[in-house]
Amino acid sequence: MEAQYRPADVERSAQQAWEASGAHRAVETPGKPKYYCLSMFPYPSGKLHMGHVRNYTIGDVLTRFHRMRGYNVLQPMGWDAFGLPAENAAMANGVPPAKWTYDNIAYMKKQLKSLGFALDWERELATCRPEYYRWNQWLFLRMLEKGIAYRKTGVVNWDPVDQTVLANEQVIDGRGWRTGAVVEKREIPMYYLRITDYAPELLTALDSLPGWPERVKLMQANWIGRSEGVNLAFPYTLEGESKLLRVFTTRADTLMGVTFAAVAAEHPLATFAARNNPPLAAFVEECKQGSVMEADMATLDKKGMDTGLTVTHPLTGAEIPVWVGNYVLMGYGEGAVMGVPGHDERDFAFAKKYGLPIVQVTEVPGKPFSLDGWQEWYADKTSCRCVNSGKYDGLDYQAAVDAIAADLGAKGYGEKQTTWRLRDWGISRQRYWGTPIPLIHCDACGDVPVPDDQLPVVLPEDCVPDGSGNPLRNRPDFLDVDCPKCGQPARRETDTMDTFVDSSWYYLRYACPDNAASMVDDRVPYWMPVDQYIGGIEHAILHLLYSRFWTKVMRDLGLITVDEPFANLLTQGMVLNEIFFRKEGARLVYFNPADVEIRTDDKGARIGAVLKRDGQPVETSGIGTMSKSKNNGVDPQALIEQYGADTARFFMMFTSPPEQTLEWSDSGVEGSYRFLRRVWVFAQEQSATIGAVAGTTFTAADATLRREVHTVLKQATYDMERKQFNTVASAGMKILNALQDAVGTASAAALREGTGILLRVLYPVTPHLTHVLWSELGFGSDITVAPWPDVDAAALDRSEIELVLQVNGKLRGSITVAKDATREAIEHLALENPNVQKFVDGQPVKKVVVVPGRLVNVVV
RNA sequence: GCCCGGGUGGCGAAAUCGGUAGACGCAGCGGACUUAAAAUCCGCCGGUGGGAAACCGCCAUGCCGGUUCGAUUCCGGCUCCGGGCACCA
Repeated sequence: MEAQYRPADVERSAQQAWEASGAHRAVETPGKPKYYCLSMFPYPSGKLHMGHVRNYTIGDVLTRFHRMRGYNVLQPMGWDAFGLPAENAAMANGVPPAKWTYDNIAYMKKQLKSLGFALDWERELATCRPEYYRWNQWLFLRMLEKGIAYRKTGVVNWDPVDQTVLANEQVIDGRGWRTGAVVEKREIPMYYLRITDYAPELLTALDSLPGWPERVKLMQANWIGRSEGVNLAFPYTLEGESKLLRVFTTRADTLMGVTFAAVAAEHPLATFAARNNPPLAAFVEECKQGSVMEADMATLDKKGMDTGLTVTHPLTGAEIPVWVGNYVLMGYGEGAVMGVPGHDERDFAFAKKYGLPIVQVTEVPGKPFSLDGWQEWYADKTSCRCVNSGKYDGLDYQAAVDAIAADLGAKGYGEKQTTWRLRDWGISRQRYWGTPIPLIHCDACGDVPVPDDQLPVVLPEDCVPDGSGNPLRNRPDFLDVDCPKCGQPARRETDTMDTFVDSSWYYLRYACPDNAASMVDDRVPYWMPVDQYIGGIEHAILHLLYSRFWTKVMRDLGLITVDEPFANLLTQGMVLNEIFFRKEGARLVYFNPADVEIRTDDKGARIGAVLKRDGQPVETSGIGTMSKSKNNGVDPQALIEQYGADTARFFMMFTSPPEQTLEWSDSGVEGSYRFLRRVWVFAQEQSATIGAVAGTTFTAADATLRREVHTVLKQATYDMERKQFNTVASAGMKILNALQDAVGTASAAALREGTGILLRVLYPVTPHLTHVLWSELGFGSDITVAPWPDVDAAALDRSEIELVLQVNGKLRGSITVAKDATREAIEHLALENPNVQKFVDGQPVKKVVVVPGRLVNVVV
């Protein structure tokens, strides 16, 4: 036995034992309850960051806890290996994305192993392998056959200098990241998946997910965005032809207040009007500049220009001017909106800016309407009544919508409609490092799907992107192919798939990663659904929604039977660290917190911070997510090397509950290390006493220790079940404190019992340390198969309890009573209490509230 | 701009159903051990007023208001911070 705690030795020994016994292999065992514990797979960016350590420690704690509880647990790991950073690295270093990616995977796998996660590495997968992505291609072709995948144009960010499509991330303040050129919107052909067909189910099925956080379900519901309204038409005549300008509105009750219509810059009406109107043509061009990001669109200055054209109001017959608005998007509905400046905040501002009429058509009693400024209630639809609306005057929101929809319907100018905010999923990317879209372009036959027997379409792994577009375009060996239909020379599609495709079904493939003949097999129904999914809150919408959609498509294709992929979801908070900087001229220079020393006053309150190197002050701009740009990252590798994996894991679990953000603290890490060392030293010092004891005969002197240990165990069990691991970690500290206090008074049997509980409570968090101590103290040969300890209810029993005394809700003392004392006896004791009497001060007692087991409140 | 979440001591946090606010830890202060340092151990540790002390009072969970015998917890409004916004993953 080592007297000193040496994490490196302990962890090597434990990991070798697990490796040798195959402790983490998951084998389908019908009849045994299964638990599929999945953490979001990492993007192989180079090395693990603290967010990974946190994510995978949470998963590992759940995995090991459920094994203790008798579940057959699967915890797999893989690599979300396609993506933009590999291309950026290629541009920077000239290394092919494939090599960069595979090197990163090898390094990060080593790191994951050093953290001791109970992963079944035999199921490892990487999405950049043809064995994996061939099934992306295969399923895409099935979707194409079913009409779920289809082709249409989409808008992308276009860098006019580099002549390439930019990702949103590559657009900074409306300009290309490398060229600085103003980005343009450009329409190109793309492939889309009809996720909108699944919108109703994606929305209603949220109710079947009690294990998901409410806030995530709420975000998804808002994202899907069901809204009921009226699709209505403004008729107009263009070059002698009768046409309809269609708009959707949720406020048909305000139709009588329409004073203009606005169309997107790309709308045919705008194009027509701009033909002989150079200023308008210039404005339309201006609208096409800037990024396609919604946040940019929503915050940009609302601008418009009159087209000079008019449409006819469908009910009043009035002429309504048509404007081009930079805030109207062609992709939503039909690219046109009706303007009701009296009751829509955006329209109000637009009308004020351009001098358009503003008409009040609803009112809320007692609230004056004024054109001076926007008031929240103008848009109210809960207590409003129509005014200035002719026959609709006096109707409330719903009655007005019904009546107006009916009148529009009678004229053929509209009907009620349910619409969704959700848009179809565009999966085409004009990039190299992704799954090739399995299509062939033939001059004679058009877009021809690659036949199944020619899958996978293998991505060449030796390309090096240079920023000038997709390098596949310069690869004749990839491009040139015979048309599968007519046999004539044709061209392969060079677009690849969105990497969200890869991550939309990887959790299914872990069940059968070795199956070369089919995408899924009968091992999938054994493991699915995922019982616990763990990942960053930043994935609350897109990845999770796409995965749900993909699952439903595969179900409808008869490939799987589950409706939802993830039964329970835990969204972990981000890992933050302080940001230190100095202004050097115009730019900010950031310093890593490890190089900064905090100055405090004699109460420990911070008074400043200096750079260790030169002793000069640095400024802080608060805390933020660990990032390269802010130089506030902490490398997990250094942490593991200095303190060991168990300390890293313990610190991560102890410092914050899983769903909250976690703030880095060097001294917090040292505190965690100190605690684990105390556990080790305690076990060594006591091993002679408790290592050999058999039996569970306790003495009267053991009652205090046993009550404390079992009370804490009960709480820790509850906390483990609700995944509040920070208090599980502190439970370990409390048990150790109790054990140390009891040395000398409690019997060896009680100390042994408490130590066994301590090791098993800590095991899911710090498996290495507890694995070694468990066998050294003779509890058993292998803690990985030990059960979670049971609470001994008898140890919790008390004959007397303490009740808090309050007068008017303020704490005024306490009394000790027998645990089965009657209400009358308690009231009597409380009223007799001198301190209570002092504060009652002779006033008449109005009532006495007795909360059993807790308190007595005397109200005067 | 829109959607979602959060704010409790010097710091990370705890408080399970509305019932003793601050468990556990970090930092700090005081002490023991030591030639010394490190490590370890013991004690104190929200603010404020009174008191020599024991102790007693008042204030305090971002801000303002409400419900309640009683609010960190429930409701309304505000404010600041964080996440997402469809081509970062």
